Amino acid sequence: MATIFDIAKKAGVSITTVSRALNGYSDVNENTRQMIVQIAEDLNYYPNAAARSLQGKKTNTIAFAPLLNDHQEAEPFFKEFTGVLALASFRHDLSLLVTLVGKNRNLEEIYRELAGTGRVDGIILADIKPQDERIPLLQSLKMPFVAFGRSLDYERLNYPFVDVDGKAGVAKVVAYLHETGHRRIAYLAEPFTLAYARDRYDGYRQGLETAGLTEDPHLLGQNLQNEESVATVLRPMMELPEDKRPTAIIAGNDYLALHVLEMLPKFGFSPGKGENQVAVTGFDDLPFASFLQPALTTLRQPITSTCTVLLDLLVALIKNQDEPASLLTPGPGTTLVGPKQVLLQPELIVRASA
Amino acid sequence: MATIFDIAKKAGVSITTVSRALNGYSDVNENTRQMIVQIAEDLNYYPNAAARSLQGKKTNTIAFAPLLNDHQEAEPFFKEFTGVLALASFRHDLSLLVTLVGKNRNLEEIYRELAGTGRVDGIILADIKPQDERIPLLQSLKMPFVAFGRSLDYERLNYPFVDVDGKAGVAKVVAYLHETGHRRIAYLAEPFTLAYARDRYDGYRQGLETAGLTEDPHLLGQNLQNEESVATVLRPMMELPEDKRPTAIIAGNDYLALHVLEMLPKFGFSPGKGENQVAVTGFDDLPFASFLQPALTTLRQPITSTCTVLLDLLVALIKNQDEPASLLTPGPGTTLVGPKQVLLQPELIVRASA
DNA sequence: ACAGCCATCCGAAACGTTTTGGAAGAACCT
DNA sequence: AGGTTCTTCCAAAACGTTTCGGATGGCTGT
Repeated sequence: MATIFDIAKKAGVSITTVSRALNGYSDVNENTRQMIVQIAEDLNYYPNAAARSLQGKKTNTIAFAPLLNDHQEAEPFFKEFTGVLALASFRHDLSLLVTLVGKNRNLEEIYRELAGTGRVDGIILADIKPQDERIPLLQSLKMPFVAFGRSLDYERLNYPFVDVDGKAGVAKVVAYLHETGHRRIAYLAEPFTLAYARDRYDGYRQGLETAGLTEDPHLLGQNLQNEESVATVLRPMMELPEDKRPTAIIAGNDYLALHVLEMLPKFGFSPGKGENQVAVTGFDDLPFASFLQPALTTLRQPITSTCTVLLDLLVALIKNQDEPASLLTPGPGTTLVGPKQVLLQPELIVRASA
Repeated sequence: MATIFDIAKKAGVSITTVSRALNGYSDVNENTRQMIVQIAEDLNYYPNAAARSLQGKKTNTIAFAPLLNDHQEAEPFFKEFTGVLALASFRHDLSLLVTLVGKNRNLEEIYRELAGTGRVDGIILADIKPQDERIPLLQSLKMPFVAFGRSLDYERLNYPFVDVDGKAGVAKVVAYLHETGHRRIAYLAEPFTLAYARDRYDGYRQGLETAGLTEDPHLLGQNLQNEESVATVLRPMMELPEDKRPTAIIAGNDYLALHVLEMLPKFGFSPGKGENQVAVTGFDDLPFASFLQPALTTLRQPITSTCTVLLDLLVALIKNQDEPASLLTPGPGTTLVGPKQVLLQPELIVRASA
């Protein structure tokens, strides 16, 4: 690999001049610059990233560090999100370092390392927990970061985040179901170790309250992660006497909803919005949602705008800028909760399942 | 951030000793080592990655650099693949640098930079073209890489790759359709600028030949990428007189198949394997495939094993090892085309659509 | 008492950049 | 002529590691 010395030698100047020429400083003669640029091109020179970042320069790389679940697996939503995030990073001319975080090492250690080794300019956190130790950690390390999701103490800690308003979303779903005549609405919740799971559940409770319905503990499934857990929760629910049995089931995400759709027939029910059918809804609107049978009514996560805003925030933070462009004029469905705290509204997509 | 100097000062030893202690060299006293390790822990020390890689050490990072399509978008398959690859990298304790490659910069330049800046130990190539300039380029740069897919001249260039045998796969589909009575089988091909598109098409032709059928140019759709292009190709095909019209359509991938399923009714046909229905098949078996209506018959890409083998190959290459573990005993459906060239068989998943 | 060996440690160089703080010379002014 | 101001360049330091080639001192065996 060609180094800056090779160029300097060939050009007959010092490495200082080469560096300054290539980095667009004004104290180098235009002819000299052109010669140097030409030589650099001929030699296929690219500045060594390590040497450069050792000098305190930016790495033009950001990390995306989502948590793996208990089974050391990535959530299906993660794939979708990562893909879009990669594209958004590409548009910002940034590389994306995907570092999955599993149970193999201490959580704190991983983030300390990510911040301490200087491989990235900033970090995108995901899978925020209600009390997330990573947030004060990164704050104390002075490492630029943006969270996708928010912890309970987001006002006090005052860190930048983008979140999708699960509470308002699910409340909207409850209202919709109530309007369409449902009175016994069940909720299938993800593990409350994740902030968004609580948030969505809060929306369920708020929706019930607004609709004048009371919460029935029999209609709540908790800590749901996979097909198996849905099965254990769904059976007793559907075996309730007719006047206690849910007529609608809100699932915390599309995958849980999928399992419900597949399982309902086993318990003698069919999913859908007709008479004697059980309404089912999801959350995310993953690509398969519209193809399910019946097509899934769900809340669409605005993944693209989420990623755009996340990156705008992070880039501004890295550059020490005040306000990222995308926040100067917040679009529809965008609320600024705090100075750099953004809440996006999910969109209710009504299909055949509810 | 704590540096090696801070530790040396606190421990009262030289930085050499700290470095050697932390890196497990034997020429440091056990007591000294323990003290140093303790101090490093107290100070939350992590060796600076830039300084380390400047010294010629590994970065423990590999790049995944897939191409964007003409519209600067990522293929849907990419998201699925990236997710699995990230997980596989995690298992190897590697970080994954996702660098999308679009039309914004010279292709060669991007790869030269990736190799020249020393940010990664190896590269995983995807979207291999029939003659792919990136392969000789990386070879000449002596940068370890593995390709997902293979170019036409893979024997001559003799580079390591993992590919899914699209030819054998599609041929299998043709055979299956022939067995179930189909005689006029159409094929919808992706742009031949991608190696796998040709490969799959070759499988179609081979399948026809084996079945004793002749290829009909009216039953071939070329250069298909999106819904629109499928529409323009499908109409004339379905408007052929009954004795020329295809009774089965093989799509080059699941998304093309999805469009066909959605469009067939517009032309007065229904997809499926019944009488008077048009059979439709895909390729990939993306998560939505089984939920389509009718469920899609398709060839399942073994994404997980592909990623496993890709990484095993790459890691072995980086470490200069001879044979990666996963190749010592090739599993079923795994063929060694060359020393480090692996061909995996896709699995025919028969569902309702064909 | 001396050579040889082992265990333990360290100074200094090297990796490839960027940046600081000037220096040399030309040009301009008075 | 002498001073000031540009323009153009550069030497050297700094970034934080790893590694090479010893150095030191204690122990062993004769």
